[in-house]
Amino acid sequence: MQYITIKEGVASLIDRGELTANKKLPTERALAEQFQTTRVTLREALTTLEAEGKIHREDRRGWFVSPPSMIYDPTSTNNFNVMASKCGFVPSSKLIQAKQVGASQEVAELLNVPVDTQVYRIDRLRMLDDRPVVVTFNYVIMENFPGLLEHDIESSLTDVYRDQYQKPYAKTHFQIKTSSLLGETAQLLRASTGSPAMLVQRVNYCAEGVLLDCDIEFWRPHAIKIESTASVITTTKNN
Amino acid sequence: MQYITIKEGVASLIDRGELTANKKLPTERALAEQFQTTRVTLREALTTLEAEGKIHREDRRGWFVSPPSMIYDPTSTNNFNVMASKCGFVPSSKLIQAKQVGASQEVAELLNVPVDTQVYRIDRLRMLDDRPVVVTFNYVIMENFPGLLEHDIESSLTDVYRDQYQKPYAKTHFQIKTSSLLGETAQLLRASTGSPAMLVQRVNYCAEGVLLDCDIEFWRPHAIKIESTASVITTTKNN
DNA sequence: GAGTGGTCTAGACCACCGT
DNA sequence: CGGTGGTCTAGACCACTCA
Repeated sequence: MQYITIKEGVASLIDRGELTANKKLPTERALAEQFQTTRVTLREALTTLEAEGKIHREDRRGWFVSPPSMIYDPTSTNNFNVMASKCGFVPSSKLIQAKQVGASQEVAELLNVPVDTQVYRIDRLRMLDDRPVVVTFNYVIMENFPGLLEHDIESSLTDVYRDQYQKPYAKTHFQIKTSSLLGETAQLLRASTGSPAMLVQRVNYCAEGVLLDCDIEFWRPHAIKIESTASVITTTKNN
Repeated sequence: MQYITIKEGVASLIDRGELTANKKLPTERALAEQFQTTRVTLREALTTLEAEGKIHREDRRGWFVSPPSMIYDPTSTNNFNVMASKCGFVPSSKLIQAKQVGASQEVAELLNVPVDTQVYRIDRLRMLDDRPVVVTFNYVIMENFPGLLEHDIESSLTDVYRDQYQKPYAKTHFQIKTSSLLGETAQLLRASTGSPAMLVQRVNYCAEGVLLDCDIEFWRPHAIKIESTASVITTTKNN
């Protein structure tokens, strides 16, 4: 298992400080020569390091040492900007598109509406210190937010919900699993097709329990650490 | 991007029902021939499908169609057995080892104690329908549970905490990120070295806020879907 | 013992990035 | 435009699984 040795070799380059956060690793051909192996085996080693979040790829640009990840609390109403700032990053957002669409099967299930129900769809790319880290797809129940697309929705939807419509989030249901990045989502994140991803799906409700929207988020795994505290509901023994 | 086509080809075999849950895929050589490619490219395709949770590898045994995943609520005190049963699986556990050790750097930070503080360490392998899905490492503050190792700790620590010591969980702090499986952990899960994993770390407290234990869990990604509902704490605008 | 997956070699071509 | 990463080929050997 030569690739494990190589993996540890590269990891020690990082731990020893010869490679620092956001720095590009040497070219694959140079690393392959340095570790006396071929590119295929080298990439096996780098892919494993990537799975551990220590390094990541930028499509056609090479491998980079991953900086500390942002702490993401799915149970908080804090939006991306607030969570990023708390972790010492400079957040930014880019609106990819915003339009009215019919709900797909997946979205219809999340929003608990029939397929093809008209909803607002808002696609955004978000960055930390100008590094793209997540693509979000929001789907919004139209009747709760008439004329939503006329507001400034690039930065924070939660702010608009609260300030323009007096409908802040009060409850959220979230799902987290692993996935992969494909197509335009991968491109926006400067990731190679098929790169691993963290998939976060949320359904958000306001104080009265009314369903407001859902969002589907594709995160670069190295950029996120999910963290939260919960007071647990003790269930009876016979549950 | 031939491997994307192959990936979709294999995915459609599954969606069309030609391959069903827990069934072994044809051998790599057979699939490579079927899709007119080499094993290297085929494995690229299968690895991407694995990242999406549709299939998984068992070390030296081949690729298998992944069954539905278990829904895991990190904010719940429900233990593994309860969560598994709710999802229709038959849970089982195997005690790997239980002993007294000095806290490592990582564990010391989680438990907020000095390095080398004596703690109980309990390693277990847990299965759904006899498929190994997670390896858990529990580290327990000794003074809260004197003589803990004399109880039946194979199945459920939370039950022992509650029934034998009257100290149920009341609060939990959790972290989730991606990682990879190595060494004995990989072997226990019948996974290949370097396979992707979901890493869940928890710190658990009792009602009085006393820190009880922490656990570090390495999950097979295909076997778990994290899901929870939270009433969110609305923060002020100037936070 | 046959066949499988795990690992590795030694190349190749191309599109694209950065200069 | 040179060099890089993305992708692919056509093999090989070995340890291990399974029949």
